[in-house]
Amino acid sequence: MSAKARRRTTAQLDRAAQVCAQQGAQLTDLRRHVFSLILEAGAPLTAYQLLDRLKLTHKGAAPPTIYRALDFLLEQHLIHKIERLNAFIPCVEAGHRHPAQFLICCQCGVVSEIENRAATNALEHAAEKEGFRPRNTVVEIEGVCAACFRPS
Amino acid sequence: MSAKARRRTTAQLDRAAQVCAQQGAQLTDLRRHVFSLILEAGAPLTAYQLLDRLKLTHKGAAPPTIYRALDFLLEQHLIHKIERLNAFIPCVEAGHRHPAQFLICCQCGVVSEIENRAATNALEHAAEKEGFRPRNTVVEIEGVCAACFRPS
DNA sequence: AGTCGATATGATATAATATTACATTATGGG
DNA sequence: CCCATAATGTAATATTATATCATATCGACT
Repeated sequence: MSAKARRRTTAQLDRAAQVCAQQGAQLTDLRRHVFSLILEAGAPLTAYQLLDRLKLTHKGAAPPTIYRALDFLLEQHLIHKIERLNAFIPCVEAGHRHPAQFLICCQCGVVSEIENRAATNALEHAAEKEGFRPRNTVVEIEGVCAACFRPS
Repeated sequence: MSAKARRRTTAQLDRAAQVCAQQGAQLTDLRRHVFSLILEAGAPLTAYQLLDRLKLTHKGAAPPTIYRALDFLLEQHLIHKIERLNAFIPCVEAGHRHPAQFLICCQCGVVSEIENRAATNALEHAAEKEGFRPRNTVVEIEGVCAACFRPS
């Protein structure tokens, strides 16, 4: 990990701590550590992959350790769960709820988050047309990303 | 189950058998049975719920029994998997691939399938804008359905 | 400082979901 | 009939997630 990347991660962690504090929640060392693992991964990690990494420095970590941290981070809108992969990625716009869509590249495994207004509206209207009140919408588009499709 | 509903189910099973035959696949008794369980459920069923029901008449059924049947039915586009629920529902338009969106009512548990052209297009364009080639798109909207929101 | 309540973590067990691997049985084409 | 293929049987195990109860940490209040 480059020095630059580490500075970025630190900045994100600090920002996350602020966001939590505003909600009356605290980003403890443990939660901060789990969040940093997710930030540094560059690709989605499953709960047990995170657990393995956490164990390296945090002897005695067990499944509830990681699932509790993940629940917290999800509640604080610091991470997202990708349902198709049972895996977790950082939220690009940390700390507040926002509609998002995920692009999952089946070649390189990278998942990118987008926030497309037109798509969000279209889904909203589609639900409304059925008299349905949406609370939480999952959009996960599997395919091939630009980098993999036209390799440089 | 009413006689009317049973006739409907039978018709769907027969139609499914045709669809499979056209693909050079066969809807065996086992697969047909699993499909009928899904058709008759009225709500999404998980693999193990299906397994329990299958065991009633099919002694010796095991996890692979059900997962194989589910894989087959998914391939034939006879059912959908709802990722959020790890559960399965019949496809409303059996037998061919089509973009769909699912409305999951968190009050009554019913999942309904819609096929909204505008939403499909909007997602397509959102992906395209990123240079992303979509292969398979999951849209699952959780919320409250019309019936639950305004109970009659 | 002491203690109470709330929050967070530790530790063990187990539930729920899904797959691997290999054996056996049907089925249709030659 | 014989073979190849597809389908199913069977046992074991991997992966994902939760329940439960004990212990520790921390701030508010006295």
